[in-house]
Parts: sequence; structure tokens; C-alpha cells
Amino acid sequence: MTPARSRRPGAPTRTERGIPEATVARLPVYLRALTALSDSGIATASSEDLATAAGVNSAKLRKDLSYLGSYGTRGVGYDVEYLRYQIAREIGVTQDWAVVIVGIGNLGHALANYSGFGTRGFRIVALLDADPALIGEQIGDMVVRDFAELEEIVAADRVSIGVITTPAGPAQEVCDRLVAAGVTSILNFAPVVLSVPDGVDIRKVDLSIELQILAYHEQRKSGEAALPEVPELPAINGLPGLPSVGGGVGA
Amino acid sequence: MTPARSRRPGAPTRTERGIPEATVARLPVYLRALTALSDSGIATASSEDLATAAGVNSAKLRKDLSYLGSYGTRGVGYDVEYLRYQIAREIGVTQDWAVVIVGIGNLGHALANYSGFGTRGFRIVALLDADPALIGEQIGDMVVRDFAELEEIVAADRVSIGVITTPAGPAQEVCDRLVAAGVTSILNFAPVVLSVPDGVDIRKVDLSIELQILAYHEQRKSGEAALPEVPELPAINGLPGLPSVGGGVGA
DNA sequence: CCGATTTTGTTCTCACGTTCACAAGCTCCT
DNA sequence: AGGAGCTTGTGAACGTGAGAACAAAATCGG
Ligand SMILES: NC(=O)c1ccc[n+]([C@@H]2O[C@H](COP(=O)([O-])OP(=O)(O)OC[C@H]3O[C@@H](n4cnc5c(N)ncnc54)[C@H](O)[C@@H]3O)[C@@H](O)[C@H]2O)c1
Ligand SMILES: NC(=O)c1ccc[n+]([C@@H]2O[C@H](COP(=O)([O-])OP(=O)(O)OC[C@H]3O[C@@H](n4cnc5c(N)ncnc54)[C@H](O)[C@@H]3O)[C@@H](O)[C@H]2O)c1
Repeated sequence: MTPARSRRPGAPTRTERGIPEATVARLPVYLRALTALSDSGIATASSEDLATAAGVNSAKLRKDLSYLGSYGTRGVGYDVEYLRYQIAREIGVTQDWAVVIVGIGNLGHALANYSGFGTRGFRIVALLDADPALIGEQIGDMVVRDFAELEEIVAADRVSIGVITTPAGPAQEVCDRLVAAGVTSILNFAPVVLSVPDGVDIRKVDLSIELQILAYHEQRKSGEAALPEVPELPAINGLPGLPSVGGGVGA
Repeated sequence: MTPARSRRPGAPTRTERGIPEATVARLPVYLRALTALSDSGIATASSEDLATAAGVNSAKLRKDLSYLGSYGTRGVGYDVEYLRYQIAREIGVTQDWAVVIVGIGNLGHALANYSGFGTRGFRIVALLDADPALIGEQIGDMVVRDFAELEEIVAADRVSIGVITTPAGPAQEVCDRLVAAGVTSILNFAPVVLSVPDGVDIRKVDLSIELQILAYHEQRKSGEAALPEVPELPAINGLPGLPSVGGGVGA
């Protein structure tokens, strides 16, 4: 069944700027570690030092860095400033990216007040909400604007990244509007699966999921044999009396 | 299905409650999808239906569910309520887990105001901060308490999960205090790598990292050949004039 | 009661990610 | 100059995860 491909089966897709996704997800961590070292006045660091600071093992770190090029010096280590710049360039945060936040409720307010974006390559250009009671509110040095202005803002400021902090209900609709306006990367905090066309990247942050993963392991720790026993094969329809369980979809 | 008897050499470690980590991370998504279906009054769903609702492919979903047991019916599908309960039980959210939040600033306030925890298996039992100006503040039906009361609260309410929303600086110290008090699962929002002893689980949520991952792909999309060229092998020490780049470690 | 139809549970194979281990390369000391 | 001592970069082994494919089991219509 093996179709005759040119690429050897075992060979990694390495070249042509193809950095493995798992590595991409760690580069920002390395970047932060390098910035911390730099701020401490450390000019050179070995892969072991860096790995400790980033919380990974050193072989993995070296392999990750090797995808970017050969930026270390054998017997010495890595020049902190130089490597920091190379990683920043690879990620694309040597320039600032314009970001819009949609849904200025609890979470949107927290993000709007957060000062950590500017120093990490992002610039919030607009806070948008559909609630007339919120529009016009001042948050830091920004003002909440009408979601209807979205297209205009995206075009004017070349916005390519959107953050969704609306309730789950309107999230897909908001997402569609963002995509239609030209946004091609979305960070979603609403607890729904959003669908987007090819070419649009989406990442989600879901606090409840994180807690549930912790709960799973926690249960494993405490009650190793304390799992409640439950009927394995009930009648297929009509199961009265099952306890109400977590996992809701409300906003 | 085959009862766990003498395990064949090549067979995966299936039973004995060994669920792959990748599967564990998806179970909460299935749980949410099932709750949504249930709320729509749908009693039965095929793996295809569920997979669509959860945003995964159906083979993966079936394999994931098979780790929990054989809860479907061939030719029919899965009973929504029953499967929902089984997943909730496996994750451990048929009971409520007590949670403390430390650091009631921007983000801590947002989490404290969030109503989505109660319906997903978690109960916030305390909001803690070290700032005297905050202690005593009312948020919803809770009051911010002194971080010094931590040990007492953890013991009284059997708290096993802690959420850290302090700045990066004090995060490790706060983490140590949590662990010493008996907390064995931690969700960290501060942009630092926390170190914890064996037996303590830690998960992190880092917004800047998520945005940087999006930025990487965004850069790939737009400027396929527009990567700035840069000297590949500079003198190892003293690199004046490199642009200042993102990735800071500030609070 | 039987065959057609549907859908699960599982097997097999390939791709991806992690870790080990070590030759290659650099610095420093004698 | 030459050897000792480090540290990088990478090949190879190993482990985990994803997806295609299909046999086994259940329903349903005749
Ligand atoms: N607050 C948290 O700590 C927290 C935690 C986990 C997940 N979440 C999720 O994050 C999202 C936001 O949470 P929140 O607590 O900030 O909610 P919120 O209700 O406080 O804020 C939602 C905001 O979105 C706005 N909005 C609603 N529909 C809109 C539309 N169509 N277009 C533009 N704006 C619209 C509302 O006006 C409101 O200001 C929710 O999906 C929630 O489930 C929040
Ligand atoms: N706000 C955001 O949107 C956002 C986004 C990404 C990351 N973060 C990270 O989340 C964390 C919190 O952000 P924030 O904006 O809420 O910060 P914040 O400064 O508003 O709040 C931090 C709170 O922690 C408290 N605190 C400080 N030291 C403490 C200690 N030792 N013990 C107990 N409490 C202590 C402070 O009193 C303050 O109330 C930070 O690490 C930040 O980098 C925040």
C-alpha cells in the first residue's frame, strides 16, 4: 500500500523551515528563560543551565535549538543575547503584532489591564464589546469600542490576531466575524470548539479543562482503590437516577 | 472484553487504570460535548456525532473511549447520559474538589467572579492575598482572606488544588507554601517555571506563550521569504546594537 | 429467522517526540 | 604546540500518539 513517495519513510520533515510543533511550543519558554538570565547579567549559558531555567532536559533543548541553526559554541555554551535574538526572530516577536480583544467582561478586563503583552511582542489595538453599557468605558489608556467597528479596525491596524473572551454562546459567531474581517490567528477562551477555515490558526485556553486534568491525577493519587463501582452494562435507554455531573457548557 | 489476565508481551499496558496522557487531556472536551448534546435533548450519539462536537476525528474518539471500558452499543452509538457519567467518574468530577486561589489581582478577580467552576466539579473555598489593602474585600459571595491563613484553610477544607495568580516574583515561594500546606495539584498563571517535589502535579497557563505560538505561524503565513537576514556567526562576546526583543519575565 | 446495515472496539502501521550516547569542535593550561 | 576537559550538535533507539481499516456485534426489515 505504500505509495511511491520521494521522501524516505524514516526521514524527518526537517528542512525548509519546518520546525516541529512541539519545539515551536517550547521556544517561547526558552525566550523567557534567556531574558531572565540576561536580566541577571549572565552573558553565556550552557545547554544545561538553560534547560534547568526552562524546566526541560538538556538534550531536548539542544535538539530544539538545532532546528534554528548552530548558534552555540562547543566547550562554551550559548551567548545569551545572541540566542535570545535568534529565537525572537524565529518566533516573529522582533516586531509587534496588533491584537484585538473581543468581549470585555471579567476576563477581558483582566487582559486589558495586563502589562505583560507589550514586552513580549504584542500590542493591543482595540477592546471590543457588543454591550452598549460597556462601550466608551476607559480601561488603562484604552476605551472599549463597539464590536461593529471590527472590520474597520482590522483593516486600519493590520490586525492578524484576535482574542475571544465572550461567553460560549456568541463565540462562533464572533469568530466568523473575525475571520471575515481578515484575522488569521485566534486565541479562544470560551469553552466551545470553534471551527475555522483552512489557513486560520486557532488556540484555546480552557481553565476548566486544566483543572479537570489535575482532578484526574488527584483522584488517582488519593483513592487508588476508591473508585465508586457502577453497573457496567445498563439497559440502553432510560437511566433514571444517575447523579448530576460536571462538564456544563454554560457561559 | 478480555479480562486483565496474563498480559501478552506486546500488548499495551491497557488496564490497571493506565490511560494515556493525551487521552486524559481530551476527556474533558468529550464531557463538555456530551453535556451540550444532553442539554439539546439528544439521548444517543454515534462516535461520528461526538467527534464532530468535540473537534476530533472519530477513530481517535473511539480509541480514547475504549480505555474507559466498552460503553457503546455497536450499530447504535453511545447513550449520552450514561457516557457522560462514566467520563465524569473517570476524571473524578462526580465529586466537588476544593480549590484555593492565591493572588487576587486582575486575573484573580476574574477567576473569582467566574461561575463556570461550580458546574464543572470545582468549589472555590478561599481567595487569598498578601496585600492588606485587598484583605476583607467582598467578591461575589466570598471575602478575600490573608495568605497567612493558608495552612488552616487547606487542612479544614481538604483542599488539594491551588491556583497561583500572583506576579512571577513571589510565585515559587507561594508554590512552596501551598505544597507544604498539603496541596498536591497546582495551576500556575505566573510566567515562571515552578519546581515542585515528586507527587505534586503542576499545569501552567501562559497567555503570552499562546500568542507567541500564533505569531510564529502568522509570520510563516505572511512573509514566507521575508525573514530578516542576520549575521550567522558573530564574535562570541559583546554584541552591541541588537534590537530589544520580546520575552520579558516581569510580573 | 436471515441477511442487510450500521457502528463499535481493536489491530496494524506510520509519524512524531523524547532520550541516550558520543564524535566533533572549542578553550585553556602546561 | 599538544593534550585535557567541556559542551555542542546529531545519529540512533525507544516510546507514545494518530489514523486507516476491518472484524465483531447489534438493530431492523422482510
Ligand atoms: N472569568 C473567568 O475566570 C473565566 C474562566 C474560564 C473561562 N472563562 C470563559 O471566558 C469567557 C469570558 O468570561 P467572562 O467571565 O469574562 O464573561 P463575562 O460575561 O464577564 O464577559 C463576556 C463579555 O462578552 C460580551 N459579549 C457577549 N456577546 C458578545 C458579542 N456577540 N460580541 C461582542 N461581545 C460580546 C459581553 O457584553 C461581556 O462583556 C467565557 O466564555 C467564559 O466561559 C472565563
Ligand atoms: N492579567 C492578565 O491578563 C494576565 C495575563 C497573562 C499572565 N498573567 C499573569 O498572571 C499573574 C497575575 O496577573 P495579574 O494581572 O492579576 O497581576 P496583579 O498584579 O493584578 O495581581 C497579583 C496579586 O498577587 C498578590 N500577591 C503578590 N505577592 C503575593 C504573595 N506573596 N502572596 C499572596 N499574594 C500575593 C498581589 O497583592 C496582587 O493582588 C501574573 O503572574 C501575570 O504575569 C496575567
